[in-house]
Amino acid sequence: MPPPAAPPPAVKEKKELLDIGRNCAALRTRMAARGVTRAYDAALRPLGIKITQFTLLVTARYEAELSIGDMADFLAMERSTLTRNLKLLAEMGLIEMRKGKAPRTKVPVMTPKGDALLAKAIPLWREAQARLTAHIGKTRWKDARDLLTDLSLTPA
Amino acid sequence: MPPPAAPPPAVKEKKELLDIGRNCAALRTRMAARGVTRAYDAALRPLGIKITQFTLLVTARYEAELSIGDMADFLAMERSTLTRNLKLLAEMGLIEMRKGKAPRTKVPVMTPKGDALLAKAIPLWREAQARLTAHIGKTRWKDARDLLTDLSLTPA
DNA sequence: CTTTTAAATATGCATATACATATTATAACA
DNA sequence: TGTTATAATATGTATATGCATATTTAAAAG
Repeated sequence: MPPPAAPPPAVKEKKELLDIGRNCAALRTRMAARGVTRAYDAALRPLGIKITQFTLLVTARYEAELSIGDMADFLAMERSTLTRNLKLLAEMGLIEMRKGKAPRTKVPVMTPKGDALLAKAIPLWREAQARLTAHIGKTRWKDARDLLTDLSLTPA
Repeated sequence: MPPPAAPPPAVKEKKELLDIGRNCAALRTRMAARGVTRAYDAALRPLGIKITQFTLLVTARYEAELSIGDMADFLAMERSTLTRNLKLLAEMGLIEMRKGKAPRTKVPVMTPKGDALLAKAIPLWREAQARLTAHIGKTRWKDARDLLTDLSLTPA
Protein backbone atom coordinates (compact mmCIF):
# COMPACT_ATOMS: atom_id res chain seq x y z
CA MET A 1 0.00 0.00 0.00
CA PRO A 2 1.72 3.22 -1.16
CA PRO A 3 1.62 6.28 1.06
CA PRO A 4 -0.99 8.91 0.21
CA ALA A 5 0.07 11.68 -2.12
CA ALA A 6 -0.83 14.30 0.43
CA PRO A 7 -0.90 14.25 4.24
CA PRO A 8 -4.36 13.81 5.79
CA PRO A 9 -6.08 17.10 6.51
CA ALA A 10 -5.69 18.55 9.95
CA VAL A 11 -8.65 18.34 12.30
CA LYS A 12 -9.59 21.95 11.82
CA GLU A 13 -9.51 21.58 8.06
CA LYS A 14 -11.57 18.41 8.31
CA LYS A 15 -14.32 20.30 10.05
CA GLU A 16 -14.24 22.92 7.36
CA LEU A 17 -14.50 20.31 4.60
CA LEU A 18 -17.33 18.58 6.42
CA ASP A 19 -19.18 21.87 6.67
CA ILE A 20 -18.77 22.47 2.96
CA GLY A 21 -19.94 19.00 2.03
CA ARG A 22 -23.00 19.31 4.23
CA ASN A 23 -23.97 22.86 3.42
CA CYS A 24 -22.91 23.65 -0.10
CA ALA A 25 -26.08 24.97 -1.69
CA ALA A 26 -24.88 24.14 -5.16
CA LEU A 27 -24.20 20.52 -4.29
CA ARG A 28 -27.51 20.13 -2.48
CA THR A 29 -29.48 21.78 -5.23
CA ARG A 30 -27.81 19.76 -7.95
CA MET A 31 -28.33 16.54 -6.04
CA ALA A 32 -31.99 17.41 -5.75
CA ALA A 33 -32.18 18.15 -9.45
CA ARG A 34 -30.54 14.84 -10.28
CA GLY A 35 -32.90 12.84 -8.10
CA VAL A 36 -36.05 14.60 -9.17
CA THR A 37 -35.09 14.51 -12.84
CA ARG A 38 -34.43 10.79 -12.67
CA ALA A 39 -37.88 10.17 -11.21
CA TYR A 40 -39.71 12.25 -13.80
CA ASP A 41 -37.63 10.92 -16.68
CA ALA A 42 -38.51 7.39 -15.60
CA ALA A 43 -42.21 8.27 -15.54
CA LEU A 44 -42.08 9.68 -19.08
CA ARG A 45 -39.79 7.02 -20.55
CA PRO A 46 -42.65 5.03 -22.13
CA LEU A 47 -43.31 8.04 -24.35
CA GLY A 48 -39.71 8.57 -25.36
CA ILE A 49 -39.37 12.08 -23.96
CA LYS A 50 -37.59 13.52 -20.96
CA ILE A 51 -38.96 15.88 -18.34
CA THR A 52 -36.91 18.74 -19.76
CA GLN A 53 -38.62 18.25 -23.12
CA PHE A 54 -42.02 17.91 -21.52
CA THR A 55 -41.44 21.23 -19.84
CA LEU A 56 -40.66 22.92 -23.13
CA LEU A 57 -43.79 21.48 -24.73
CA VAL A 58 -45.94 22.73 -21.87
CA THR A 59 -44.39 26.16 -22.08
CA ALA A 60 -44.76 26.34 -25.84
CA ARG A 61 -48.37 25.26 -25.57
CA TYR A 62 -49.30 27.59 -22.78
CA GLU A 63 -47.09 30.61 -23.23
CA ALA A 64 -47.95 30.97 -26.85
CA GLU A 65 -45.94 33.31 -29.03
CA LEU A 66 -42.95 33.45 -26.74
CA SER A 67 -39.76 33.96 -28.69
CA ILE A 68 -36.68 31.88 -27.93
CA GLY A 69 -35.18 34.75 -25.98
CA ASP A 70 -38.28 35.44 -23.93
CA MET A 71 -38.83 31.77 -23.29
CA ALA A 72 -35.22 31.44 -22.12
CA ASP A 73 -35.76 34.29 -19.67
CA PHE A 74 -39.00 32.71 -18.52
CA LEU A 75 -37.23 29.43 -17.81
CA ALA A 76 -34.04 31.02 -16.42
CA MET A 77 -32.03 29.24 -19.08
CA GLU A 78 -29.36 30.25 -21.56
CA ARG A 79 -30.70 31.22 -24.96
CA SER A 80 -28.24 28.98 -26.71
CA THR A 81 -29.31 26.01 -24.61
CA LEU A 82 -32.92 26.61 -25.44
CA THR A 83 -32.17 27.05 -29.13
CA ARG A 84 -30.68 23.58 -29.25
CA ASN A 85 -33.28 21.91 -27.09
CA LEU A 86 -36.05 23.31 -29.25
CA LYS A 87 -34.21 22.15 -32.35
CA LEU A 88 -34.36 18.58 -31.06
CA LEU A 89 -38.10 18.85 -30.48
CA ALA A 90 -38.51 20.22 -33.98
CA GLU A 91 -36.52 17.30 -35.42
CA MET A 92 -38.83 14.96 -33.51
CA GLY A 93 -41.75 16.69 -35.22
CA LEU A 94 -43.27 17.86 -31.95
CA ILE A 95 -42.95 21.56 -32.62
CA GLU A 96 -42.27 23.82 -35.54
CA MET A 97 -40.18 26.99 -35.49
CA ARG A 98 -41.86 29.99 -37.06
CA LYS A 99 -41.13 33.66 -37.44
CA GLY A 100 -42.36 35.68 -34.49
CA LYS A 101 -44.10 39.01 -34.64
CA ALA A 102 -41.14 40.92 -33.27
CA PRO A 103 -38.28 41.38 -35.69
CA ARG A 104 -35.71 38.58 -35.92
CA THR A 105 -37.54 36.43 -33.39
CA LYS A 106 -38.57 32.81 -33.73
CA VAL A 107 -41.32 31.11 -31.80
CA PRO A 108 -42.02 27.42 -31.26
CA VAL A 109 -45.47 26.25 -32.32
CA MET A 110 -46.91 22.89 -31.38
CA THR A 111 -47.61 20.42 -34.15
CA PRO A 112 -50.57 18.01 -34.00
CA LYS A 113 -48.07 15.29 -33.17
CA GLY A 114 -46.71 17.40 -30.32
CA ASP A 115 -50.19 18.04 -29.00
CA ALA A 116 -51.03 14.35 -29.08
CA LEU A 117 -47.86 13.45 -27.24
CA LEU A 118 -48.41 16.13 -24.66
CA ALA A 119 -51.92 14.82 -23.99
CA LYS A 120 -50.50 11.38 -23.30
CA ALA A 121 -47.67 12.75 -21.20
CA ILE A 122 -49.76 14.80 -18.80
CA PRO A 123 -51.20 11.83 -16.87
CA LEU A 124 -47.70 10.38 -16.49
CA TRP A 125 -46.46 13.71 -15.22
CA ARG A 126 -49.33 13.83 -12.73
CA GLU A 127 -48.34 10.45 -11.33
CA ALA A 128 -44.73 11.50 -10.91
CA GLN A 129 -45.76 14.78 -9.31
CA ALA A 130 -48.14 12.97 -6.96
CA ARG A 131 -45.41 10.56 -5.90
CA LEU A 132 -43.07 13.45 -5.20
CA THR A 133 -45.53 15.51 -3.21
CA ALA A 134 -46.46 12.40 -1.22
CA HIS A 135 -42.79 11.80 -0.59
CA ILE A 136 -41.92 15.23 0.74
CA GLY A 137 -45.33 16.02 2.22
CA LYS A 138 -48.05 17.94 0.48
CA THR A 139 -47.90 20.84 2.89
CA ARG A 140 -44.22 21.22 2.36
CA TRP A 141 -44.47 21.50 -1.40
CA LYS A 142 -45.82 25.06 -1.36
CA ASP A 143 -42.90 26.27 0.72
CA ALA A 144 -40.58 24.22 -1.41
CA ARG A 145 -41.81 25.88 -4.56
CA ASP A 146 -41.21 29.35 -3.21
CA LEU A 147 -37.81 28.36 -1.95
CA LEU A 148 -36.78 26.86 -5.27
CA THR A 149 -37.92 29.99 -7.05
CA ASP A 150 -35.74 32.10 -4.80
CA LEU A 151 -32.80 29.76 -5.34
CA SER A 152 -33.15 30.09 -9.09
CA LEU A 153 -32.78 33.85 -8.65
CA THR A 154 -29.52 33.58 -6.72
CA PRO A 155 -27.35 36.59 -7.57
CA ALA A 156 -23.98 35.97 -9.12
CA MET B 1 -49.41 35.76 -40.76
CA PRO B 2 -50.19 32.06 -41.26
CA PRO B 3 -52.74 30.36 -39.02
CA PRO B 4 -51.35 28.43 -36.05
CA ALA B 5 -50.60 24.74 -36.60
CA ALA B 6 -52.92 23.78 -33.78
CA PRO B 7 -56.03 25.44 -32.33
CA PRO B 8 -55.46 27.37 -29.11
CA PRO B 9 -55.98 25.25 -25.99
CA ALA B 10 -59.42 25.30 -24.40
CA VAL B 11 -59.79 27.27 -21.19
CA LYS B 12 -59.84 24.15 -19.04
CA GLU B 13 -56.71 22.85 -20.65
CA LYS B 14 -55.06 26.21 -20.23
CA LYS B 15 -55.59 26.02 -16.49
CA GLU B 16 -54.07 22.58 -16.45
CA LEU B 17 -51.01 23.75 -18.37
CA LEU B 18 -50.64 26.74 -16.10
CA ASP B 19 -50.74 24.44 -13.09
CA ILE B 20 -48.04 22.25 -14.57
CA GLY B 21 -45.81 25.16 -15.42
CA ARG B 22 -46.17 26.60 -11.96
CA ASN B 23 -45.90 23.43 -9.93
CA CYS B 24 -43.73 20.98 -11.80
CA ALA B 25 -41.17 19.97 -9.21
CA ALA B 26 -38.69 18.91 -11.86
CA LEU B 27 -38.83 22.26 -13.62
CA ARG B 28 -38.55 24.21 -10.37
CA THR B 29 -35.71 22.09 -9.07
CA ARG B 30 -33.79 22.28 -12.33
CA MET B 31 -34.29 26.03 -12.54
CA ALA B 32 -32.90 26.32 -9.04
CA ALA B 33 -29.94 24.15 -9.95
CA ARG B 34 -29.24 26.28 -13.02
CA GLY B 35 -29.37 29.53 -11.11
CA VAL B 36 -27.32 28.35 -8.16
CA THR B 37 -24.76 26.64 -10.38
CA ARG B 38 -24.29 29.80 -12.43
CA ALA B 39 -23.60 31.81 -9.29
CA TYR B 40 -21.06 29.38 -7.86
CA ASP B 41 -19.41 28.78 -11.23
CA ALA B 42 -18.96 32.53 -11.60
CA ALA B 43 -17.36 32.73 -8.16
CA LEU B 44 -14.86 29.98 -8.99
CA ARG B 45 -14.13 31.09 -12.55
CA PRO B 46 -10.88 32.89 -11.63
CA LEU B 47 -9.47 29.50 -10.64
CA GLY B 48 -10.60 27.69 -13.77
CA ILE B 49 -12.81 25.14 -12.04
CA LYS B 50 -16.55 24.70 -11.77
CA ILE B 51 -18.62 24.12 -8.66
CA THR B 52 -19.19 20.51 -9.66
CA GLN B 53 -15.46 19.94 -9.72
CA PHE B 54 -14.96 21.79 -6.46
CA THR B 55 -17.49 19.45 -4.89
CA LEU B 56 -15.60 16.39 -6.07
CA LEU B 57 -12.34 17.77 -4.71
CA VAL B 58 -13.92 18.44 -1.33
CA THR B 59 -15.41 14.97 -1.23
CA ALA B 60 -12.17 13.31 -2.27
CA ARG B 61 -10.30 15.29 0.36
CA TYR B 62 -12.71 14.68 3.19
CA GLU B 63 -14.25 11.30 2.46
CA ALA B 64 -10.91 9.68 1.95
CA GLU B 65 -10.73 6.21 0.48
CA LEU B 66 -14.18 6.29 -1.08
CA SER B 67 -14.29 4.22 -4.24
CA ILE B 68 -15.95 5.57 -7.35
CA GLY B 69 -19.04 3.53 -6.66
CA ASP B 70 -19.35 4.57 -3.02
CA MET B 71 -18.67 8.18 -3.90
CA ALA B 72 -21.35 8.04 -6.57
CA ASP B 73 -23.85 6.73 -4.00
CA PHE B 74 -22.74 9.41 -1.57
CA LEU B 75 -23.38 12.12 -4.14
CA ALA B 76 -26.54 10.52 -5.58
CA MET B 77 -24.90 10.46 -8.99
CA GLU B 78 -24.47 7.86 -11.69
CA ARG B 79 -21.24 5.92 -11.45
CA SER B 80 -20.47 6.47 -15.09
CA THR B 81 -20.93 10.22 -14.69
CA LEU B 82 -18.55 10.26 -11.76
CA THR B 83 -15.99 8.13 -13.61
CA ARG B 84 -15.80 10.72 -16.35
CA ASN B 85 -15.83 13.74 -14.08
CA LEU B 86 -13.00 12.32 -12.02
CA LYS B 87 -11.10 11.54 -15.18
CA LEU B 88 -11.16 15.22 -16.08
CA LEU B 89 -9.81 16.19 -12.67
CA ALA B 90 -7.06 13.61 -13.08
CA GLU B 91 -6.15 15.04 -16.47
CA MET B 92 -5.96 18.47 -14.86
CA GLY B 93 -3.52 16.98 -12.38
CA LEU B 94 -5.72 17.73 -9.37
CA ILE B 95 -6.29 14.13 -8.33
CA GLU B 96 -4.78 10.77 -9.03
CA MET B 97 -6.69 7.51 -9.39
CA ARG B 98 -5.32 4.65 -7.31
CA LYS B 99 -6.33 1.12 -6.51
CA GLY B 100 -8.62 0.92 -3.51
CA LYS B 101 -8.49 -1.59 -0.72
CA ALA B 102 -11.60 -3.42 -1.84
CA PRO B 103 -11.18 -5.56 -4.94
CA ARG B 104 -11.54 -3.89 -8.31
CA THR B 105 -12.16 -0.48 -6.76
CA LYS B 106 -10.44 2.78 -7.58
CA VAL B 107 -10.21 5.78 -5.31
CA PRO B 108 -9.36 9.39 -6.11
CA VAL B 109 -6.46 10.82 -4.15
CA MET B 110 -5.64 14.51 -4.04
CA THR B 111 -2.38 15.68 -5.55
CA PRO B 112 -0.41 18.57 -4.08
CA LYS B 113 -1.64 20.66 -6.99
CA GLY B 114 -5.21 19.69 -6.13
CA ASP B 115 -4.72 20.57 -2.49
CA ALA B 116 -3.28 23.94 -3.40
CA LEU B 117 -6.16 24.72 -5.70
CA LEU B 118 -8.70 23.62 -3.12
CA ALA B 119 -7.14 25.92 -0.55
CA LYS B 120 -7.54 28.85 -2.92
CA ALA B 121 -11.07 27.84 -3.86
CA ILE B 122 -12.52 27.59 -0.38
CA PRO B 123 -12.63 31.36 0.27
CA LEU B 124 -14.34 31.91 -3.07
CA TRP B 125 -16.86 29.21 -2.22
CA ARG B 126 -17.50 30.90 1.13
CA GLU B 127 -18.30 34.17 -0.60
CA ALA B 128 -20.74 32.52 -2.95
CA GLN B 129 -22.37 30.60 -0.14
CA ALA B 130 -22.64 33.76 1.94
CA ARG B 131 -24.29 35.62 -0.92
CA LEU B 132 -26.78 32.81 -1.36
CA THR B 133 -27.71 32.50 2.28
CA ALA B 134 -28.09 36.26 2.48
CA HIS B 135 -30.32 36.11 -0.57
CA ILE B 136 -32.72 33.47 0.69
CA GLY B 137 -32.41 34.27 4.37
CA LYS B 138 -30.09 32.56 6.78
CA THR B 139 -32.89 31.00 8.79
CA ARG B 140 -34.41 29.53 5.70
CA TRP B 141 -31.27 27.75 4.61
CA LYS B 142 -31.52 25.02 7.26
CA ASP B 143 -35.02 24.12 6.12
CA ALA B 144 -33.90 24.39 2.55
CA ARG B 145 -31.10 21.94 3.09
CA ASP B 146 -33.40 19.33 4.55
CA LEU B 147 -35.89 19.86 1.80
CA LEU B 148 -33.28 19.49 -0.93
CA THR B 149 -32.03 16.32 0.67
CA ASP B 150 -35.53 14.87 0.61
CA LEU B 151 -35.96 15.92 -3.00
CA SER B 152 -32.78 14.17 -3.99
CA LEU B 153 -34.28 10.99 -2.55
CA THR B 154 -37.44 11.22 -4.62
CA PRO B 155 -38.60 7.69 -5.45
CA ALA B 156 -38.90 6.71 -9.08
C1' DC C 1 -31.62 53.34 -51.44
C1' DT C 2 -27.33 51.98 -49.56
C1' DT C 3 -24.73 51.48 -45.38
C1' DT C 4 -24.36 50.93 -40.65
C1' DT C 5 -25.81 49.27 -36.40
C1' DA C 6 -28.01 46.55 -33.15
C1' DA C 7 -30.76 42.79 -31.71
C1' DA C 8 -31.82 38.01 -32.05
C1' DT C 9 -30.54 33.52 -33.06
C1' DA C 10 -26.91 30.01 -34.23
C1' DT C 11 -22.41 27.74 -33.67
C1' DG C 12 -17.90 26.18 -31.51
C1' DC C 13 -16.22 24.29 -27.57
C1' DA C 14 -16.39 22.26 -23.12
C1' DT C 15 -18.52 19.97 -19.05
C1' DA C 16 -22.41 17.33 -16.65
C1' DT C 17 -25.67 13.80 -16.75
C1' DA C 18 -27.78 9.10 -17.42
C1' DC C 19 -28.91 4.61 -19.46
C1' DA C 20 -27.32 0.51 -21.78
C1' DT C 21 -23.64 -2.22 -22.69
C1' DA C 22 -18.78 -3.65 -22.72
C1' DT C 23 -14.59 -4.50 -20.38
C1' DT C 24 -11.78 -5.82 -16.66
C1' DA C 25 -10.27 -7.61 -12.44
C1' DT C 26 -10.81 -10.77 -8.82
C1' DA C 27 -13.13 -14.00 -6.02
C1' DA C 28 -15.28 -18.51 -6.06
C1' DC C 29 -15.47 -22.79 -7.98
C1' DA C 30 -14.33 -27.04 -10.36
C1' DT D 1 -4.65 -24.17 -11.08
C1' DG D 2 -7.42 -23.12 -14.82
C1' DT D 3 -12.32 -21.70 -15.50
C1' DT D 4 -16.31 -19.31 -14.45
C1' DA D 5 -19.08 -16.05 -12.24
C1' DT D 6 -19.54 -11.52 -10.53
C1' DA D 7 -18.62 -7.04 -9.03
C1' DA D 8 -16.52 -2.74 -10.28
C1' DT D 9 -15.19 0.41 -13.65
C1' DA D 10 -15.17 2.04 -18.55
C1' DT D 11 -17.35 3.18 -23.06
C1' DG D 12 -21.01 4.23 -26.56
C1' DT D 13 -24.65 7.17 -27.35
C1' DA D 14 -27.62 10.87 -26.36
C1' DT D 15 -29.43 15.07 -24.05
C1' DA D 16 -28.71 19.37 -21.08
C1' DT D 17 -26.10 23.27 -19.92
C1' DG D 18 -23.32 27.61 -20.38
C1' DC D 19 -19.85 30.88 -22.18
C1' DA D 20 -17.72 33.11 -26.05
C1' DT D 21 -18.21 34.20 -30.59
C1' DA D 22 -20.22 34.16 -35.20
C1' DT D 23 -24.00 34.84 -38.15
C1' DT D 24 -28.23 36.72 -39.56
C1' DT D 25 -31.86 39.94 -39.97
C1' DA D 26 -34.09 44.03 -39.94
C1' DA D 27 -34.30 48.60 -38.11
C1' DA D 28 -31.98 53.08 -38.29
C1' DA D 29 -28.90 56.31 -40.20
C1' DG D 30 -26.95 58.63 -44.03
